[in-house]
Amino acid sequence: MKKTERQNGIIHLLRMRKKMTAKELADYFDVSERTIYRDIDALSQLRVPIISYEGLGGGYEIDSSYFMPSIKLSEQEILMLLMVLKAGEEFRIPNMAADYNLLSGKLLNVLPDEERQKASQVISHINFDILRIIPMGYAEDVLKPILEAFWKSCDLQLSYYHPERNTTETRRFSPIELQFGDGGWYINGYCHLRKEKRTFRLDRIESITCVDEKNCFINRELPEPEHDKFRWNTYELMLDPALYRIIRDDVYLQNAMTRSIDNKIHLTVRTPYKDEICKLVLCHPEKVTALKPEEFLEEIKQLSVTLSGKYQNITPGSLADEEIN
DNA sequence: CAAGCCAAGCCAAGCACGGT
DNA sequence: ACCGTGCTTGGCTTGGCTTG
Repeated sequence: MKKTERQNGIIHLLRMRKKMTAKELADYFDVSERTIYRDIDALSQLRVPIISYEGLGGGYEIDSSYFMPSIKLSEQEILMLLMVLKAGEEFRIPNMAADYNLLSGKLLNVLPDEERQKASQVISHINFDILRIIPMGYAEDVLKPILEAFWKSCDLQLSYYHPERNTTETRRFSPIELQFGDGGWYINGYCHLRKEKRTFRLDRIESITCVDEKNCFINRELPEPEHDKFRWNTYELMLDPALYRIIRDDVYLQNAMTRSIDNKIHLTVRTPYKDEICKLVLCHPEKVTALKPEEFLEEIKQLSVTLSGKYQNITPGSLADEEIN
């Protein structure tokens, strides 16, 4: 038996049997007591909480709260974990690309050479397509202060780039939720500058630090701002049944209520994805009719007028020529 | 005070490994 | 095959602590 195996065995035995003397351990592992003393010494140096009792009735005990991870993974489990890691990699958690590679490497190293190659091959055949935006890149260690803020319940000070104004603003921010959506990472919370709930894209944060003060503002029940892109709204649509069968699993139609009226599907859905509903209405005018809410109908009408006005007198190629000139 | 136990130092043997 | 080196282990010893 190897030294490391014996030392692990000592930990397991002490966890199972409460107290054992050096002689009992020596007999169990068929080594001398001197070797057991050396093992105990080595484990203590590794901060394993072994308690020794001298004198009659003495022996060794291990702190009952000590936890030793002893996971043996099967091939199938390793493949599952590699798949989960690959999916996780697609989420592009900021600053963690190196950790994915390291973790995948560690998992693959559990397998013998031949199986390691096979596992790599299997994983190369699996693909996830979940990115809808490509983040510009994240500031170094952008995630660390956010997690620290959740941990300490403190605020954040961040410099945020506004692409529409091409400016950078500094704000104080009480984070509520870190969120992955639309292929990118967002942080939701209370903006002390605007005094309302705001959402910031992590890849637009240029610098971020923790404001190390206790009792910062944390309120999960903040009202949504009026202009929020992801404001929840209830939409009513009339749909062609064939189209509905294709799109009914889309995320923005989750929890939709439907009923059949005159060979059409009447759909009521509450969702924050206004853009998706808008796209659906504009892309399938012959198969989708928006019914409610009124302000949404107005937006659709206005969009239609703008579009038809813009493209009325345009022939193929003329718009490109116009833009070049 | 004796018995039982842990702690630690010293020395030697055995073994694996790399270099010649 | 031989040798040197480093690591592991066992045996012996001394000392300290606790308990009955």
